[in-house]
Amino acid sequence: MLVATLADVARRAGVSTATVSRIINNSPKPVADALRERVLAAVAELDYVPNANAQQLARADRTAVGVIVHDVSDPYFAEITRGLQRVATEHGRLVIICNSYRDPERELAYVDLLHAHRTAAVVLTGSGYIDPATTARLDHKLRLFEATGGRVAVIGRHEHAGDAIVPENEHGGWLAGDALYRLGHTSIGVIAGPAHLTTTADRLTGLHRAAHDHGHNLTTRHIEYAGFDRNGGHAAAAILLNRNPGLTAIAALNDSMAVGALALLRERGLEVPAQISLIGFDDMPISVDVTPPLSTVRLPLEEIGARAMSLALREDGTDPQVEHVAAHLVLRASTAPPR
Amino acid sequence: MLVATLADVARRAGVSTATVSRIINNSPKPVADALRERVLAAVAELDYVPNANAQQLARADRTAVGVIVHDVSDPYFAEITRGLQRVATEHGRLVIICNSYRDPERELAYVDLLHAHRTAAVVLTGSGYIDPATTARLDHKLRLFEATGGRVAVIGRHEHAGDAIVPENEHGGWLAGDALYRLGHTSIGVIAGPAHLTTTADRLTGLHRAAHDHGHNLTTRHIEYAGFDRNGGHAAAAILLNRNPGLTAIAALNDSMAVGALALLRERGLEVPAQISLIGFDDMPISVDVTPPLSTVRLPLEEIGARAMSLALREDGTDPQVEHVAAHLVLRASTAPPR
DNA sequence: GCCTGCCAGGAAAGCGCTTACCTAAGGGGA
DNA sequence: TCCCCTTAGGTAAGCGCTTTCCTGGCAGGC
Repeated sequence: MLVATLADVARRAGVSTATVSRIINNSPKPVADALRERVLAAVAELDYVPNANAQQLARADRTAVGVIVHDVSDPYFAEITRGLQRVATEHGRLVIICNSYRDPERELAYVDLLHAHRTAAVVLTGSGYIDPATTARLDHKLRLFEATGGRVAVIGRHEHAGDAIVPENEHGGWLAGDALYRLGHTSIGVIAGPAHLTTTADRLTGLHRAAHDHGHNLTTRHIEYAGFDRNGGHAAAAILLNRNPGLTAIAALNDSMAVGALALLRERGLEVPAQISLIGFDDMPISVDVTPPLSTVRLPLEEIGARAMSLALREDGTDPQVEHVAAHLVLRASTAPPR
Repeated sequence: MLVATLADVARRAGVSTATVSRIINNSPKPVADALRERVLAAVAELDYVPNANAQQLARADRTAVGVIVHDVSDPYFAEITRGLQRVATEHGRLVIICNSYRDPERELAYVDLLHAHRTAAVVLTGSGYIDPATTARLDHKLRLFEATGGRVAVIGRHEHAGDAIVPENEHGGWLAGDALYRLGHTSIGVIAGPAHLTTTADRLTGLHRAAHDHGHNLTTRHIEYAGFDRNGGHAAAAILLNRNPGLTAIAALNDSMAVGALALLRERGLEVPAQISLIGFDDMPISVDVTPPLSTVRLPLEEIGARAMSLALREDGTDPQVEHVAAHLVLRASTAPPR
């Protein structure tokens, strides 16, 4: 039960703790080879593992990086997280992943927690909340964290602390809408994400703009809000279909929901895209494996994660940076002109 | 840049650090309300956030839990991780997720790192390595960690430290094989995972046993090893098909590979299951969304994660426990008798 | 009115490290 | 030969907390 400490190692090797510390951290200070070996032997014999908390405290340096995501098991975040991790690992950083499960309070609590642990940076991924009070509190906490020497990077959010990676959600929404209108669709249903998320709002804005550009109008009866997952898409598609008999196309604000919608369409015996077109968003891996493969708006998720981490980890003290990431239309087989 | 410390708060409130500490941790020791308010006000004014490293050091308690997975962005681990996280959160624990990317050295390094951070527990998920040297080193490190008061839980591995959740991989393999033979298939190709992983070996053993039980034999020409992902399955299916013209069924050792195989089969114009049957493993979410929906062997991934975390977090000092998790056959539309 | 007992609050000793500073010994130059 | 400089290694002062133990003041009992 008892853990070997630096002092134990020093005692065993017959040297001072300073020497042991220097050897372990191979500090530039030269140490006689004989001593070094004695110490290393003692370390091995005692199975000594330094106490990282004590090290952090004494050194006052920041090593780990905290990442707050809505839910790692969601493929969207899984992709981003992979990019995040890759770059962090390249920099030799440990990543602490925290799932907020889209709960603003939990998100706030995690920021405090990462702050308390004096992580080098916190990366906040995924949609923010439209509620201004929450945003303000979060902003405040982030600034505080920065003020104490931590770095902040946000992905696809409207908070204005630290670096930011901003995917072109609005333009992406426009791309999806434009593609559909261009094909000749006029009655389009939209499966939106949760109404209180900025990502939902941004993508929807793009869709509205596309409608307007084509001389159409997206009314509330053509929009259904749902959870950003398969089940949400499934349920919303059913509602949309019941409410709008003439629907010839559905735009889902992410691919998971599109997959859910696709399942419902199949259940209803509707041919995609012959009878109804479907377009997703994000270009998640699954979109090529469903039948038909999904047309979608591609966001380079892994790259977004990687860039965010690069920003968060850069050493130069330059000002906060904002990088935009372009969305691209990916046409596959789920869209076609209405018949 | 300067962080407020306990001492700053104490000074500002005109009390000792002891009092502040007691108030902040609301220790049982009673404190006059007036003082408490003064201190809380000072905390708010200074935006004080306790230094978690110092707290850990002083308290010598263990709070966070470390989780080592192969890759969180892999749906298999994403599911498990979700269960892990859920339970950890219920216990108010912070989870540190580490991706080993199937590199034994990295895995070893992470165990050290979590040990160094004095996490309350480390949970090791996913297949272990067949190489005995690696296993022994890992075993040693885990035991060491336990000896210093940490808990260990492993999921689906053969290391023998701490608690263990063992999914019935072998029986699952048998179920898949048995189902196929029972349908009348005799020439079955197997898409296996990486050869050095125990999970691959275990599932394969079950398949061999099923073959044997039905009076057949699985030869090396019917087995192709690949990466546990979609691309691996795609490539392996091609090889298998070329090598065995008479193949009437393919068993993939996980669903991701099965999805890859399905894509290849479609490319080759082979109807599933009319011309060739396909069965997966794990029952990942995607398996219901491909066409045809995949027959597979279900492992309750989220539950496995949850149970592992429960074991790792239990307070009673009981002996290490081993819990087995049953695999179940899920027949969907990708399997049928050979024609 | 004095002594005892209780209680709120403070002083200080760590927790396990790192590191600035100091010491002692050895080597080289004059 | 003597002195000074270099250098390997040690001493000890923190890092920011927690917690044990102690103190001083007050109320109550005799």
